[in-house]
Amino acid sequence: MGRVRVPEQHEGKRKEILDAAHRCFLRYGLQGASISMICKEAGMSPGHLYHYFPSKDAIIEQMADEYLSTLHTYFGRQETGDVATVLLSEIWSMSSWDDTAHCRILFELLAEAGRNDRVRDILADNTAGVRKLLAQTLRAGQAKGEVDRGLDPEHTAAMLIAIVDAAPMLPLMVPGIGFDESRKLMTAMVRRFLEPKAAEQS
Amino acid sequence: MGRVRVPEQHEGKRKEILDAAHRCFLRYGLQGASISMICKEAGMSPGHLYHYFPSKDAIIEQMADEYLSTLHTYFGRQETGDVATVLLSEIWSMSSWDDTAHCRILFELLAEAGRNDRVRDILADNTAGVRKLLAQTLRAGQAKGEVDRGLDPEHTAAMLIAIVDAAPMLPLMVPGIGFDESRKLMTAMVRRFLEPKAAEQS
Amino acid sequence: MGRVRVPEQHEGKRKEILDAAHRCFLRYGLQGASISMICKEAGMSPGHLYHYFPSKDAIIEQMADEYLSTLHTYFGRQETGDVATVLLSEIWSMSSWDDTAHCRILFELLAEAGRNDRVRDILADNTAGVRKLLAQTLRAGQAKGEVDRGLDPEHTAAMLIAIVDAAPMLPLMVPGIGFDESRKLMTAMVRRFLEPKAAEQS
Amino acid sequence: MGRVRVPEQHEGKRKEILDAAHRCFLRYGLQGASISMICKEAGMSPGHLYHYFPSKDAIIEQMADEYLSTLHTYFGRQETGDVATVLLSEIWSMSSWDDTAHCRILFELLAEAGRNDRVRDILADNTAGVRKLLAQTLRAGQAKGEVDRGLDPEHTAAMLIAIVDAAPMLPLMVPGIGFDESRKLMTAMVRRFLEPKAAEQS
DNA sequence: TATGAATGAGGGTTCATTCAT
DNA sequence: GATGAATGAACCCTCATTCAT
Repeated sequence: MGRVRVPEQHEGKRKEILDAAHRCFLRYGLQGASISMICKEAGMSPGHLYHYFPSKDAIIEQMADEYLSTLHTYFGRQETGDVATVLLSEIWSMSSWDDTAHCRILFELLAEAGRNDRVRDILADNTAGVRKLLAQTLRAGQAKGEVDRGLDPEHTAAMLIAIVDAAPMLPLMVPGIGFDESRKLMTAMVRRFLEPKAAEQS
Repeated sequence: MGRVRVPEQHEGKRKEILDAAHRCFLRYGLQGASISMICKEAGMSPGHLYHYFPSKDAIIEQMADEYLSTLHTYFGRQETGDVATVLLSEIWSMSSWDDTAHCRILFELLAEAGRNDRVRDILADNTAGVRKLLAQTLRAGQAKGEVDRGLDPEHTAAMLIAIVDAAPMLPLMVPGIGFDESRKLMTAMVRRFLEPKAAEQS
Repeated sequence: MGRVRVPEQHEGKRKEILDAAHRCFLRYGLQGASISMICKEAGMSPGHLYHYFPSKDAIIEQMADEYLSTLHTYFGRQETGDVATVLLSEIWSMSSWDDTAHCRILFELLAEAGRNDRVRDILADNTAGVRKLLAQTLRAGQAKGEVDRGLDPEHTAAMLIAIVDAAPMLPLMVPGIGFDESRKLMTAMVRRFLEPKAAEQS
Repeated sequence: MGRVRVPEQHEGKRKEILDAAHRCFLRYGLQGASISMICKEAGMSPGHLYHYFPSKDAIIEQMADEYLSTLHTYFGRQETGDVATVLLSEIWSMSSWDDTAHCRILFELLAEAGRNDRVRDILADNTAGVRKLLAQTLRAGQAKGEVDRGLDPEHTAAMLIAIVDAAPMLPLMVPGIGFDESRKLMTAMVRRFLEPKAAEQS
């Protein structure tokens, strides 16, 4: 009796739209990408697109949510070794990070977050989870004497995220620098930042 | 006879427009701010505005140039003391940096730089000058033994700029954190990053 | 074998749709109410709705027909007493008339009738029946000497309908006036209008 | 220094737009007439139209205001003779009233007033002025014994306006009836309504 | 210099309607 | 009978830009 609504198909279409939107946002920016562009990219009419999303803002928000959660999920995986190594290996294992283009959208979101409360909340929510995990790891490191005990774990975790998110700036600002260079520098920086001072080690 | 072109007056008007544009871009984003908004903000008709700038892009580009050069000029002033202190005091003396809103435009520019070659060049050019100055300072610090000799001055300088530019992310991502906190953390981080390792000091 | 078409069920569905449409037209106007609104109100998919009506216009037309016939049917019931009393009691017994909102749709239809020939015909057809009944009553009243013999029954009947249909205007135009007030005034007006002049009565 | 803003020219353009809008609203209804239609009718681009009016609603509202004030202004002119004659001569002197098409828009406005508060206020405001004048005339008539003293002047005035505004219904509902017929009927009706009862005349 | 009139393409969104299932 | 996917034209409105004065 009638065509049955297939939730997976519905979600599939939503995903297609989000992917198309992501590509367009990447090329033209959040405001520069138009609905009709996204429709063309997704091979879909505007009326149909609005069957799946109520507004462009809704698309941006969900895209932001998924993008950030994917981006930051890498932090969560537990590995062994000294704390700094664990942290950094996790950080650099973010697959999309080796593609300058793919992470460029972060700046769009940061810019948007300055104006759009919903996007700011999404950013904050997504960061919060990662921050907790990082803070835990840092506390464990402090217990083992691998991380300076003078650092506030919560704030330090926030700082680390900001630093990592700042990484894609370098290739933009300095044409000559590559990803490996900036990664090595970042690694060194974080390692030195975390390690206990000589005085404490005794 | 006839009206003489007064270059200073001309430049004055351009400055007014750029200021108005800056305020609008801040509130609505580079793409969200319209020419008519800027006209209203500058108390000027569109026809008149186009007498001073050939296009909106030209306004954005010049605004970016002035904004970035102002932002980074603070690096250039020479002071005394150990290198880290000098660097950091310069960094934090950036007046606009204590206002979250004022530096939000940086993200707009970074986002734009990912798409717009002209803006990327402007970003690169502006950063280049500062990088050279910072690298000089770093080299001097290495000579005096205040800065780790294992660090490449050029790359480290780039890193420092990225780090500082990343600062405004924190309040966006972590609602609780203030400017003072993030500044203290950044300061500690940079100081530890730069200082020579215990082994080297001997 | 196979499903048998059940005409009553079919008509039931049509009625549901018309009722839902009526509610929507009331709230948003004939043009302001959309098919998707009506579908939601009727708890029905668009495809299904189009199984019962070929177009939105068809819905409007049938709704108009039913609405007007319901509205004017009240005129038809015969009662006893002097003609004016009969007429007026019938007029005011129109149940939906005591709700400003419910009769608002009449204006929509009158406006539409000015443009849409089909709707105009529906309006004319529905009025015609009532007019005949009223004219009969008026003629009977004239025979009994209760109604002025100088009045043309046909035209007077039309006039009366217009007057009654104009009633809902008052609350719209004069915020302070209520339904009871306007009803009393109308009653007095019609009574005076119909009654024979003193000279004639002798 | 620069093209001077000529207020008359500006107002002239506004008037042109309102006239074009009026014609379109007449043909297609308030909601059925689109901005692009109005633009075409006014020989103007949409961008330019929005230079003169901030929204379609603003156009509707001003059109309503001007239309109603023109329509009702005829009531205000003082003439001599018995009150009923004065009133009716004023009423029927409404020039646009002899053109069925021209007054059809009233129904659009009444329908709109049921949903749109702004339009309702405009309707109420415009009616209020006329009501006061009519009430005055009625009171004068009562003093001279030409109008029944039992009638409340305020409410009766409202009633009269409603009746007159209802006039254009007749040709819509009864195809055979012309303007002269309906006018004669209305005149007779109002005259009988107002005149003192025989008992009072003594 | 300086103004505001003027353009028309394109913005996001909704529409009545059709179709495959 | 009944669903929801799918369309594309049209909706109101804003845009960067040009032009006559």
